[in-house]
Amino acid sequence: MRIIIHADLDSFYASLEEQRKDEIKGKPIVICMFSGRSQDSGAVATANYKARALGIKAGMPIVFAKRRANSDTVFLPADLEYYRSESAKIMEVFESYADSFQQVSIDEAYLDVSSCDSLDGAEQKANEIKEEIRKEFGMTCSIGIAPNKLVAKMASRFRKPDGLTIVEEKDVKGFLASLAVDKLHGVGGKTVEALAALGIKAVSELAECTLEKLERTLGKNKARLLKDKALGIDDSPVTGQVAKQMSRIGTLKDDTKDFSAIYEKIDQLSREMHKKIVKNKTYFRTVSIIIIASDLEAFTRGKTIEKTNKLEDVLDSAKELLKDFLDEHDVMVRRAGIRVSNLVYENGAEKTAERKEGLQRFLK
DNA sequence: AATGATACTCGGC
DNA sequence: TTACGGCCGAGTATCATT
Repeated sequence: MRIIIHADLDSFYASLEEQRKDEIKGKPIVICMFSGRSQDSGAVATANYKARALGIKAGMPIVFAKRRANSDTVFLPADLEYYRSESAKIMEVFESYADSFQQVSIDEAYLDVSSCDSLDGAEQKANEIKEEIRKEFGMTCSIGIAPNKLVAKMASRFRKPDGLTIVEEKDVKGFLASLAVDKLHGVGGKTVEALAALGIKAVSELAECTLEKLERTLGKNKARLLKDKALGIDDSPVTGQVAKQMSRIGTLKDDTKDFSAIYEKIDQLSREMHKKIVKNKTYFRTVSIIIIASDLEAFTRGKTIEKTNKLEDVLDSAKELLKDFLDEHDVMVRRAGIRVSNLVYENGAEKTAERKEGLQRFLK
C-alpha cells in the first residue's frame, strides 16, 4: 500500500518575511507584487492568517487590500529571489524524509513514504518534518497523509495552518464526500459553473453522476478526470519534475501600441530570462511572446527553431513575432512577456511533455 | 495513426 | 462599484507533416 505525504508551507512568503524581520512579528502581513505603473498598482501574492482575517487574500488588487487593512497591517514587496533560495533549502529537508520526492511549487511537495509500512509510522515522520521546519526555518507547514497524491493534497488543505490530516484508504470516500466540488484540485470557477448547471455542487454528487451525463457538457476526457477525482482515484507516481518552460512577464509603464516601447520591455525580460537559461544549462526550441491587452485579454505567439541557448535567438524570434502580432492586431498593450519552451537539457535527454507521458505509460 | 506546431483556456500559488 | 502579478503546468482544438 502506498503512503503519500503532501507538505505545504503555510503562507510561505509572509512567514519568511516575518521570520527575518523582528519589527513585523505578530502583525497582519501582505506580500505584494507591485507593477510599478502607479503607487499601489499590482496584486497581492499572499497574506498571512492575521491579514486573511481582515478579508485580504491572494490575487486581490493591492488598493483593495489596503482598504481592508487596519493600522497594524504591513505591506511588503515580494522578494522572490530570497523566497526561492529559502525554498530550495526547505525542499532538501523534505526530500531527506522521502523514498521519492516531487516538488510541485515553491512551497509544496509530495513525499512517497511507503517504506514507513504503517500510517502510524508516517504520522511520526510527518511530526518530525514539522518539528525540523519549525526549528530550522521558524515556520509551520500543513501536512496531509493519504494513499495517493490527490487525496494527500486535499488532506493537507483540510486543516491549516500547522495542520496534520490523515485519511485512511477506507475513509477516502467519506472524506471527499464531505467537500464541495471547488475544493477538488483543478476545479476552479469555470468548472464549478459547468457542474452547477448539471445540478452538482458536492463531491458526493459528482461521484454519483454518470459518466455519460458528465461527458455531454464537459467532453470525454475531462469527464473521466473529474469523476476519478471525485472517487479519490489517482495512481500517478511521485516523481522528480523537469521544467517544461521558462518565462518572464512584466507590466509596461503605460498602455501602448508602439513597437519600440513593447520590444524594449521584452528585450529586458529576455536578458533576465537568459541568465537563468545559462545557469540551468538549458537549451530550447520554441520562443513565444506573451501580450496582455489593456482589457486583460491574453495573446501568445510562438515559433519553433533549431535547438539553441543563445540570447540572440530569443531576441530575433521575439522581434519577428512582435512585428507580426502588431501588424495583425490593433490593441493597446498593458503587459508583455517572453517564454521559452520545448526545453532540451545539456545531457541530450529531451524532456518534452509528449516523451514524458509516453515514458509514464510505458512504466505502467 | 502518430507526431509536432500553434494558439488558447483553465487553474494553482 | 472599479480596481488586477508573475510565474508555472495540464489540457484542448486544429492543422500540417510524415
